[in-house]
Order: sequence, then structure tokens, then C-alpha cells
Amino acid sequence: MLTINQAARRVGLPNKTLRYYDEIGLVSPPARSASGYRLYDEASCRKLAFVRRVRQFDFGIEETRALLDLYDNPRRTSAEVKRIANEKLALLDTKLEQLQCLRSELALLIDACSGDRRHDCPILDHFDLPGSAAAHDDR
Amino acid sequence: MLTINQAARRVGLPNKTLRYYDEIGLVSPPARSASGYRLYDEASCRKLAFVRRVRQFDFGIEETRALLDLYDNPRRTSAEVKRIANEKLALLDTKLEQLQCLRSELALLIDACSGDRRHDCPILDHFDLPGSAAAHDDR
DNA sequence: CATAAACCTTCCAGTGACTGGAAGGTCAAC
DNA sequence: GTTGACCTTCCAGTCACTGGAAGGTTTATG
Repeated sequence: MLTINQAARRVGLPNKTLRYYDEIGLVSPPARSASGYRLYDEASCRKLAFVRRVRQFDFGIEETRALLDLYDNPRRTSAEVKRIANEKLALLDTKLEQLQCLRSELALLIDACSGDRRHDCPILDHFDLPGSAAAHDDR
Repeated sequence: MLTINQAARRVGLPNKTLRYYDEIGLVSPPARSASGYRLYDEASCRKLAFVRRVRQFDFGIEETRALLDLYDNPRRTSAEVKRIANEKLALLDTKLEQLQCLRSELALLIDACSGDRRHDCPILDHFDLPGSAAAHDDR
């Protein structure tokens, strides 16, 4: 049985996070020592590592809990898991698309920017309101 | 002069966010009515829209504040802005790389998953601890 | 002029997923 | 036996809002 810091090192999470996961009932240590120390076994460490991996994939805590339930439940079918994973993949794709769009816009702006001591800057101009140029130009 | 909801509609942000930006001193309305209503003018709307765009690029509030200071300050050089934008671009690239990595991993797992009524699932197996197989196999 | 609705105000609480710190108990080494 | 590393709980803070309650104001209509 591992104490909290040993388990934390083993699975690569901060001990505060393990306490938090215990608190919210996501992964609780299977035992406590006589003096109240959390004691993690192999199975709970695997769950923690599982949670860490799932979290890296940007699943929220409740999604992670659902996945963990499936992981825990030997009667779950792979179809259930696949459905959840597919939903997440779609979300991930949307996010990626948005980020890529931002990335290329920002890169374009940087390209357009002289980066010298001049005071006009296409980066800042770009962030302006549509129609605010009119406020400058038309009045 | 626009009231808070008019300004909010104009720049495409919730009125709560405008109040929040006022509270933290990011963008404050230039005036209040006799009865205390926030009154936004053209310039403050432009700043709000600027902030919205910048936030879409995933800059934090303090980065946004820095950018807004530059936007506000006619003596800033484009070099300053370019430096900040370049830093952000690098961050964005890192984030994109990580997400793409996650995406392809997840896609592979979904591919490998039978998605039927069977109980073994490569998606779940994948999230397992490295070395946990040993715990199953070796004991 | 009364009233209803649609606004506006401030203040307080909650979100998600932790993170930090204080106050205090426990354990291993020298 | 005392230092120092570790453990506990509890409370507060983070970020960038978001929601709601309680109450004041403005506008439109009867």
C-alpha cells in the first residue's frame, strides 16, 4: 500500500489532486492507516493513471467518471465506450479547427506587422470593431 | 451613449461580462447617467470589441490588458505588439500540437475498438497504467 | 396618474478543477 | 528526543465569468 505522495509520484499527479479526487468520490483510496493516512493499492493507482490519461484528452470530470464507471464495470460493452469516445473526438475536432483558424489569422497578422518602431500596427488594427474605421474616416 | 445592453449587443458580449470588465478595470464606461446607469461611447465599444477579439485568441485577461494598453497608447511601437503576438503564436502552436497528438491517439483507439457487445475494449486498455499489465499477468 | 414590462443597479454565490496555505498530528532517522 | 519530512482537515483563492436575489429607473400603455 502506498501513501498519498508515493501514489502521486507513481501515477504522475500532484497529491492535492489525489485528495481532490477522493473528496469528489472519483477515486478514493481503498483503505486508511490507523492514523488516518490514505493508502492506495495497485488497483486505485491504475484508476488514477486512467483518470490522468483521460483528463489529458480533455474529458471533464463527469465524463471521466462515466468512463471510469465503464472501466470499472466488467459488464460494459465496448460499444458504449466507443460512443463516448466518438463524441469526444468530434469535440476535439471542432476545437482543433477553431484553434487552427486562430493560429493562421494570428500568423498572418504577425507577417503583416512591420515590427519596427512605427506606431501603426496591423495586429491592433485587426482587433478593431468592424465599422470603427468609418468612425475614423467618415466623420 | 449606449446603455449596457445596447453596448453588449453592439460588441457581441453578454452584459454580465461588460460589468465584469468594468469591475476589474479592463474597460470601464466613460460615464454614468444621473441614476447610475453605465453609458458606453464609441471608443469604449471599440475597446470592448478589441477585447473580445483578443480573448477569442485565447489571450488571458492580463495579456489582454497589456495589449489594450498598447492599443490605447499612441506611442507604442509595432515591435512591442509583434513580440507579444509572437509569444502567443508559440503557445498556440504548442497547444495545437498537443491537441493533434491527442486527436490521432483517440482516433486510433476508436479504430481499434470493435464497438460491439464484447467486454474488452482497447480504448479502456489504453488508459491503463504502464506496467499494470504486469500486475495482471505476472501475479 | 397608475401600473406593468423591461431595463438598470449592487451584492453574493457558484462554476471547474484544482492549488496554496494554515494548523496540527505522525513517523523515521540520527 | 528532536528535527524534518510526511500526513491530516479545512478554508481561501484561482480564472473568467455566470446566475440570481433584491431593489431602483425608465418607457409604454390604459
